[in-house]
Amino acid sequence: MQTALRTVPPPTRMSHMPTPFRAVPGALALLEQFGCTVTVRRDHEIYRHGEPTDFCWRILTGCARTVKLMEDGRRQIGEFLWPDDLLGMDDFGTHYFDGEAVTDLTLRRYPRRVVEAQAEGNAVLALWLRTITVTNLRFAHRQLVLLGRKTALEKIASFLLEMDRRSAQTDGGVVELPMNRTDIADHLGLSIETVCRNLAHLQREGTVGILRSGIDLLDRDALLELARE
Amino acid sequence: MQTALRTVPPPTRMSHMPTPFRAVPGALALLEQFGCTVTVRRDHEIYRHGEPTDFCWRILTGCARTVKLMEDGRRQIGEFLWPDDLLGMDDFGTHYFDGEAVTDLTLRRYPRRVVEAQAEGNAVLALWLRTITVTNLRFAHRQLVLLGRKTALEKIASFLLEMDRRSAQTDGGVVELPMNRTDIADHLGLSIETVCRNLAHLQREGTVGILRSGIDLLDRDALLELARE
DNA sequence: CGATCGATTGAGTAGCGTCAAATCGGGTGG
DNA sequence: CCACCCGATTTGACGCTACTCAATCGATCG
Repeated sequence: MQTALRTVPPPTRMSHMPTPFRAVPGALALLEQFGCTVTVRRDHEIYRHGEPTDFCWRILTGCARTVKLMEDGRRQIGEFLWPDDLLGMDDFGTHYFDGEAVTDLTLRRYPRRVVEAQAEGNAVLALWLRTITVTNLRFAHRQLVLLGRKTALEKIASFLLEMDRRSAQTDGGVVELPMNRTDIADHLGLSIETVCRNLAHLQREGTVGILRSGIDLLDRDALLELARE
Repeated sequence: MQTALRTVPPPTRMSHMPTPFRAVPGALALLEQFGCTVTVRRDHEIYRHGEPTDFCWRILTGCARTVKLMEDGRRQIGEFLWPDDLLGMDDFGTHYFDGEAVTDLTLRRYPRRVVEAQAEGNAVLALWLRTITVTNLRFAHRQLVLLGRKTALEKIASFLLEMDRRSAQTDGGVVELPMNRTDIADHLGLSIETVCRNLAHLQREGTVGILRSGIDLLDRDALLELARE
């Protein structure tokens, strides 16, 4: 299991700290005693849509996605999540999306009952929970504009810049993309071929370099221009 | 002004009550003393993106929209809002969308500072605010699937059912649509012509009737089938 | 080394957008 | 009351973006 986890992309931000006991937002500290650490293998589920919202998770290492699968197989990925992101607080009652592991994951799991109970007596935690939800909502709203009104090329440019911001590992300009092309396509409302073609186009233009390890953002200004935000 | 407001579509749910003093969610009752009633004319702004989030609004009568305008004129409507819906709580700091009046509006406006201050000392209000945000997030997530993966016809069917649910005035099966075709198109990521053509298609099929006052949902089962949800 | 899975490239097409014209409906002024 | 006007809607013709189907390439693994 440990060796499996080591094959995963970059151990990113948390790897240098003894797992759950690091700089947790102050408000979350009092939940720590109720948390337990779990692992989920690549492409396996964290939770399924329709399940009761009994837990939420904080990502320790790895990358996760939220997914909606239509009956005929069409798929929409709501968002990708990185270390320190909170998963499963987007709903009351039952989950709307599925939560899945893009890479092997280590998670810190907390019972929602405890989270909600603590929030009731702790205004800082309560505000922090709403802040997280508002942040997610802002992301969703930006994604609405992207899906509704941007061209394929604009979507790709926006996505690359977004991944650069979120996965924020500054080894030169190379963005590591733990998800595959299908995931990217299903996040941007495109086909996998259109994703490939537009990445190739950006490469021919000299805007990006396509590496095995990720995408090299050679010309961020050009990408910003294309992203139209 | 009053006569202007009377020309607006359906006075919907609130019209039979003396405006702000009606069944306000208990948690909001203690904010009522800080609220003031404002009106906004059709197509005018309530707030602009980038403005500080100094206020939020509860809709008393009329219909509002949240809008993102791209530099070249492309437009995405995030959501439509009806009486009792809360507007302007989606962000901290500055607004992302514009808020605009679809019809002439009466609003109850509250200072955010007061709302936040009250929430800090009142767990019920705090939870209620988060519940509203979570509800908005769920709507946004459904819209992501619609924009990313549904066909034009599926989008139209989904939209009609959604409007039926939200504007919930049960005069037979007729959904009143206060927004114009352009607004619908910009909400669904379509062109106005595609909206028209698909509505016409549904009419030819006998699924809906297109009336001056709105859309008659003749065959809800067919719409549900088409909406794929 | 062959098998397999993801990524890429090519060819052809369909759905939806754009441009343009016609129609409808409501409001206005004579 | 009626003719006209103007904006919103609808319909038609055509084009383009992005999808589908299919083949190839590349990398990893047994």
